[in-house]
Amino acid sequence: MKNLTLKDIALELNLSITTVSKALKDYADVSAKTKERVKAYAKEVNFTPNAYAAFLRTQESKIIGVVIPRLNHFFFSNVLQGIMSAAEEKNYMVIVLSSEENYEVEKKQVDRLIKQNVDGIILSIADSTHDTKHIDAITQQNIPLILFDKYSKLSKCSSVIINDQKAAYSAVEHLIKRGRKNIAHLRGPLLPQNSIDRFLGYRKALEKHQLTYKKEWVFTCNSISSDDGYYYTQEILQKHPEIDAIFAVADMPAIGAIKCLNEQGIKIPEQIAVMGFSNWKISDLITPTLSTVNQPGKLMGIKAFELFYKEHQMIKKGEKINYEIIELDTHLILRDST
Amino acid sequence: MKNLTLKDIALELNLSITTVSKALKDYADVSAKTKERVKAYAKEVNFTPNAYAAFLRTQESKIIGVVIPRLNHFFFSNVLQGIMSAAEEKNYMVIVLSSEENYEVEKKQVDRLIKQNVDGIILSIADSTHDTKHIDAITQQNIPLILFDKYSKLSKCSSVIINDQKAAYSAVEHLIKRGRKNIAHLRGPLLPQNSIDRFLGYRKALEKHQLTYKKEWVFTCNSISSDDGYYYTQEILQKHPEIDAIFAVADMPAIGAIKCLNEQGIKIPEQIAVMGFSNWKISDLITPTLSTVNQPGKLMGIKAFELFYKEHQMIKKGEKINYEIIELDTHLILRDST
DNA sequence: CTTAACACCGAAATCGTTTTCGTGTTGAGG
DNA sequence: CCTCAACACGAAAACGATTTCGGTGTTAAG
Repeated sequence: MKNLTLKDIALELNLSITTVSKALKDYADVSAKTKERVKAYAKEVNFTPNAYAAFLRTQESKIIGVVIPRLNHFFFSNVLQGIMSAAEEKNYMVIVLSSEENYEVEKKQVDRLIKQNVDGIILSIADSTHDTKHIDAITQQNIPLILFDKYSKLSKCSSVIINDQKAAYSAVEHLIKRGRKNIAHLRGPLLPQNSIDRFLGYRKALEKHQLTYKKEWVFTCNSISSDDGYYYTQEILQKHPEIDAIFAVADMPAIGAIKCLNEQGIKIPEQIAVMGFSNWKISDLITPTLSTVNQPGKLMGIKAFELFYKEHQMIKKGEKINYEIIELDTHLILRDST
Repeated sequence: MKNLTLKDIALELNLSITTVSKALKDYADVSAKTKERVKAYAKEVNFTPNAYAAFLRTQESKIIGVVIPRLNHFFFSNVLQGIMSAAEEKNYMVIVLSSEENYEVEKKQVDRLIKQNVDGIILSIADSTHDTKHIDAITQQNIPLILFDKYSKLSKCSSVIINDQKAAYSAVEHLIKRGRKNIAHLRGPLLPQNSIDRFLGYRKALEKHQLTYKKEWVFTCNSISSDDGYYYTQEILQKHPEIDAIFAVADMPAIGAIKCLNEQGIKIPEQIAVMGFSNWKISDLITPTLSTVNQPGKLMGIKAFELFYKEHQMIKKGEKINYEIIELDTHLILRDST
């Protein structure tokens, strides 16, 4: 019942190990008849070459590593789905590790993956990551590295991203077109680029439509949680009664805002409109349903794997790889909250 | 910059490959001085033995496989977190595959994992799985198999579960103690054991409290989605106005029910109370917040890995393994919907 | 009839680690 | 001075697949 080896097949078919191996890989110096015989038998007994033995020669593990900030997060689950489905097509296995949004852990996980001899790494940088030495170490070892969602302007590697600034711009523009003039922004932490870009999109939209940008209408959600949204919405209601719309950096704070507004009996969107970002599953389930920006997580994962695969092939051929940045389209999803 | 080998270290320290290897593994026939020297140097250059070469000798891959029905599912994400954190402590890698709730896919993924020579498999059976040949094939190959959440009464292997019947019983009992007499049940599909058990818990609670069980108050949610819950709640409102509480097999249908009740202006819990199952993140975010049963996902994952690890050690020592079934405690989480 | 060309096949080295079985050195005991 | 443990180290054979380099047998050309 144990896994078969080339030796077993060779013995069974009265051939050498060499010939069996070559037959399965369609070498030219094996006759068509022999190939047929070997392949038929291999299929019959459901033979697959031992991946570990193969690695020793080829240095290909057929495994890629993925490091994400958190596991139980709808967006990352979607990306994972995309990566895994694309990987499966190319017969790749995926090892997923979580950095817990922690720089030190991220470093350690990257190191573990390299020690595991993965063929490539797909990574979404943690919020707390401030330098990129550990990331540059990957590409220096000639291991393809693909960043997604959050990316680093400093590192030379390929990425799959969305245009956060543009997406935020059109989200805020939509609020303005609905007649809102005093729009607050629940922004993300100061460090990661996409929280900065979404903020910039927000400000740009205001400026383009002759609305003055007010610093005191921007609140920083450091943990991007619903509690953050809940808390700052209370503050908005108390100190800034003129606010008629809230644009949040993500769906979670937006949901916190909605919860607060619901409890205070504020009508959404009549009195205050709410706009999220990411299109989590939950945004369609709350009352009122939440308008948001879709973030094509699954597609991101697929593209990320495809980028990896391409670079891996190029490295195998000894070609010089040129880094690509794929920017995926987003679009508004309009629901009851606006 | 490439990964070092024992040979590199042996050359550097003027030792043989053998001695270096033995020094790192604390063999008795290496002097303390040499051990020190080797270990210090290995640490300095951050050496880790090549996992693939090691496998060839030891037949240990230090990788376990996990097959779950879906990835973007809060409960399974939690379990994964538990598995991964426990695995990391023992220096194990985790390969996750999704069966998409499909029997054929589940069979294929199990096969892929076996071909990958994983040291063990942790699996949650798909709803559509009706036979267990592919599962029995795992244990027959002497690979530890741990089932969780859904398990099979047919297969001989260890499992980590909750007592669904007991948990459902106390959930329904709570509704009864709140004075509800006409309790509907949004049950899950007919096949998996936990949907059956939750239904049985529901019926038992009614019987114990002298409430008559009515078949027409039970609705089958085949996809366990919020749409299911929404749809059947409409039916309840139309055809069964006497209903004063709804117990759902999971949080998603319960949330669909709440959405429907909110839209119809029905007061929760005054007119109809709603009880979910699983304690998804979302259940605390909707209005009103949802009472539910917590399902200790992360702990389940930790226990599952520990079971695997124990069995793996026993198999290595050639001991006969005795299958264990670990039943984890649940408790009610009472919120506004009841 | 010889020899070159070709089609098929196999021996053996290799990847890096583990582990069995030796070998050489030392020192204590007789 | 000899014997024999005890000690410290190494040589070499696995593990299973890949691939280079030859070797054999057959055919066709000279």
